[in-house]
Amino acid sequence: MVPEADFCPPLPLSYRLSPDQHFDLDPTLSCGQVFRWHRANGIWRGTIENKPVAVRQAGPLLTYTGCSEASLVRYFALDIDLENVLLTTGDDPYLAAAIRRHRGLRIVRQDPWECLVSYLCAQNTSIPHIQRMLHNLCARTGDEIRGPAGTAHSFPDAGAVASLPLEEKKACAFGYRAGYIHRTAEAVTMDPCWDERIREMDYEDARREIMQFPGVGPKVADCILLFGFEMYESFPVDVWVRAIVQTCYGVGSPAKTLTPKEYETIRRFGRRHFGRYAGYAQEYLFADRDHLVRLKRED
DNA sequence: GCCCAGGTGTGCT
DNA sequence: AGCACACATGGG
Repeated sequence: MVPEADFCPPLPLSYRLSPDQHFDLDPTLSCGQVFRWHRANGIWRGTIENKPVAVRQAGPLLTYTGCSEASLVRYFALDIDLENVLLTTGDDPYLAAAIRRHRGLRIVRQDPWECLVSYLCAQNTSIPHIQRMLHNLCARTGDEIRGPAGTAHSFPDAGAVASLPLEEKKACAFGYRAGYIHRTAEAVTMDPCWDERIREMDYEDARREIMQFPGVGPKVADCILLFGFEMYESFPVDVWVRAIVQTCYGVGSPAKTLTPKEYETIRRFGRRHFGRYAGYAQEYLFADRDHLVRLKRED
């Protein structure tokens, strides 16, 4: 994707994590919360605030290029006291194991529009497919952006997505989601300050509001509020989280399709059981899904 | 070929 | 209100 960058340019800027500032790039960028970062030769490449960025981690030392320190700290939420956040989620053996295996995972601060489109893509498919769709969209429609970290594609704004011909959308492999993406892009073009309005609302109101976009149901809404709006009480329920909650906590039925009523049951359980940072707990459980569903098979 | 994936919208009881 | 089903695409 960024071929001329493969020769490993030096990363001149550095940021040293303090001893109690737990952070690990690998689980953070590979856990499936964000879809446009890639690692090669130990260097993660992606974009922050519409600029190409490269980051590498060696223990407490982050070296990077392409953005300011303030942008780095903000994007990776290094200002959040992760230790205290995780303390509020209670002492739960399954969550504790997940935290141990994915130590340093932080929920990054995504751009709301990119997050909205990303999770429209994310319904009923796999993470590799989501990555492919978003790469295709940006390669076709995004601007080429350059900087010290090399070149990349920007994420296209709503107007650019709305005006992308249906033929080109099909070529992005959106499948049936193309219509949702098109109509949502049109709605956002008409209402460019949607994100500022959402930011003013409490979680439940924001959720109702954001579900007005076509293709945004409970799960997609919860992901957008968690990853794009820092609403950490949000507890998205996908097939994995549903299975984990069913197996580990005995909440919900093992029925085939996840009904709205059961979604509500599991979402409420998440908030009640894990507290105001339930979304953080959810993300660790999701990251640890391979291990946690193995428990189920061994029953 | 089959089943499933960070689900949602629609239509039928 | 609740349930079943279609929906594009790709990986196992």
